[in-house]
Amino acid sequence: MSPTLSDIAKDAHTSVSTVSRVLAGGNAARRISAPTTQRVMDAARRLGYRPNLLARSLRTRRSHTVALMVSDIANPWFGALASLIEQALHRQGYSLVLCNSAEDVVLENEYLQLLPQKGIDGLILVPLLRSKQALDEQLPAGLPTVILDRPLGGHSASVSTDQDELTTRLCDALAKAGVKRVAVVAGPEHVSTHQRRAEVIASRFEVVASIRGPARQETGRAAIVKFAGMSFEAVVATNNFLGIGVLDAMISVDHACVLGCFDDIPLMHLLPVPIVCANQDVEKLAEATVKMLVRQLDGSKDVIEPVVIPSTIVTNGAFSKRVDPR
Amino acid sequence: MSPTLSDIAKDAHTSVSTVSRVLAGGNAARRISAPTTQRVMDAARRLGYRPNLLARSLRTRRSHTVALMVSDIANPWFGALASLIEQALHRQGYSLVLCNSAEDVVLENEYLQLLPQKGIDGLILVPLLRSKQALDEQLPAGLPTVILDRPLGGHSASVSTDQDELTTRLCDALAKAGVKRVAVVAGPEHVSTHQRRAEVIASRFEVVASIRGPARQETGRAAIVKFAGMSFEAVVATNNFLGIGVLDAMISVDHACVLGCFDDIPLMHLLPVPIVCANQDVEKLAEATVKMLVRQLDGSKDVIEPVVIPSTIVTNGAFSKRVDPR
DNA sequence: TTGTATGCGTTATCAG
DNA sequence: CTGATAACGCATACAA
Repeated sequence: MSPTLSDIAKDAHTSVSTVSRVLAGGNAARRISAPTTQRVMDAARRLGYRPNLLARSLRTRRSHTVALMVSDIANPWFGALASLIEQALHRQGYSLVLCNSAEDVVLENEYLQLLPQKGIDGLILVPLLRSKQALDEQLPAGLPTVILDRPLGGHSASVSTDQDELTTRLCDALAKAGVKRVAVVAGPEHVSTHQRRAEVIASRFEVVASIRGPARQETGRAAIVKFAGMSFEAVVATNNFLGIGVLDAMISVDHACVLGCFDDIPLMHLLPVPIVCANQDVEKLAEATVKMLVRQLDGSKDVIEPVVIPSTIVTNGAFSKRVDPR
Repeated sequence: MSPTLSDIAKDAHTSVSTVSRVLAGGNAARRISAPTTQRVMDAARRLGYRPNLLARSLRTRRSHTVALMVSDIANPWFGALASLIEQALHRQGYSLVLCNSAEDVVLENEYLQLLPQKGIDGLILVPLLRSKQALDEQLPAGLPTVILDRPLGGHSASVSTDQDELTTRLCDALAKAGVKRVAVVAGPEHVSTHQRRAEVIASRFEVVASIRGPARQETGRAAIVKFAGMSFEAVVATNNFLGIGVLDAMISVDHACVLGCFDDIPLMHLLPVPIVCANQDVEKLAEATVKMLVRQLDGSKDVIEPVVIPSTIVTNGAFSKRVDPR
């Protein structure tokens, strides 16, 4: 059994309140005499005291903990994002608990209920659900929350990339490579980013084939099977996992076909397939998110404006050669 | 303010304990009359009651929460592992909080202290620290703990791959490809897996160059710069991130040089570089880990034996051609 | 079948 | 400067 304030009080021949004050440090601690302070500190160290944070949070209603729920932690992009957010929060004195909705709406709901009950001070959410109402239903009113990557209409505390601009720039690059007809590999339509990207693409090119499925590699691989024999200049995938799946299955496929993709394909420049990738800026997203959350945690009441982070277009050697064969 | 048992009691004209019993469900709930049960349920629903899990855990000393601390969540391999573990735990009725030590010993220590204070029932740890003593110093005695991936001498609750066998098989494959001299890119020596892998490699080949650094892509890239102009048949990296870094910098380098690596290089078979990869079995690791932890959580007192998971060797087309040029 | 009383480990209020 | 004492929200032994 871990020692408590009361154990220390007994050992140091004083009261629980005094012990609490000493260990709290700060103003309260300064009003305690040097000898008692000494005895308390000694006892605490000797007994190996560790405060019970459950009890403390129950009393103070603060946990100095924020939760980050991502839609798929197996996706390296979210891994990188989580890592950056964790570091930024740590600098601000908060610790992070990470949750994974695993692209599962039921699980997301479950955690959305559970997390506040466990006493978090704030929440960063990459949501699956699509409306502010659905969110408000699950979350206690007043919980500082930042929506990341997939803004929800009406919720102003959000940090994201402009999907239209992002996708438009991707399309521009594809057009420059002579692409007219595309095959689209899209993630679930209830995810706004996938949906919007697919829409913009459809508005720019002739979509001769398409598939929808979970944002996992399998879907990308299935796409290539389904598209076999059809004719198009590019495959466009609405995220990196889908794109990797496409590439993974592409081994026996026309290598002159371009891949359009989002969010970082590893080792892209070594691949023989022409690739153009529209990358969101993970560092900036993480930084802005934490900044926005901490401001709320610090009790600022000024209105919060959505933050939009600029993006980058990256291509590999095979793509450049395709655009300008020299 | 979220409603409490007392609010419901008032609303349903009964006592807090009765409400508690009704809401608890199970045996206690069955001994309450139908009408009161009804009134309580109604009130609870109407007020939107959500139990305060902090208070409950404080009282019951159980949180139904386990923590997983990985050494680097930005590494997709750990992302996959985390995702699988989360799913398995969820099936068992536990929720997961994920922590990231980010290859930082100080941060690891901090979290190791913090987590138990927050009331977790169990811990799964991919440790940075190297000894059972160091671990026992941080953790309260009796906390169910499973060490994952990097066994600690003396701690029997561990799940891992046999690093010697894993590395030996990698070396066998390299030898078959005619490799004699290698350059080694190794992660920190205080991480047992990196260290052991490097040792085994050194015992099998002539190491003509080597570099050590954090297990990040930068280190792999730096290696290629450092090794420029030297002569060897293979570069061996002690994990996937290092390997990816090596590949990333390899663009202008001799493509006949083989890469030996661990834990999954994405899109390996599309790459023009000959690659052999020794893969640990993530699914089995996750499954065995959760099984071992849950057994402890259920209070089983029988002795725990370390679990060792078999591994797989994977090569790409470029490698096969190198072994047997036809 | 139900209510009362107590305690989980802290912090905060109020005396002294 | 310090010590009782009362919460925080919940679960449970003990009565009734």
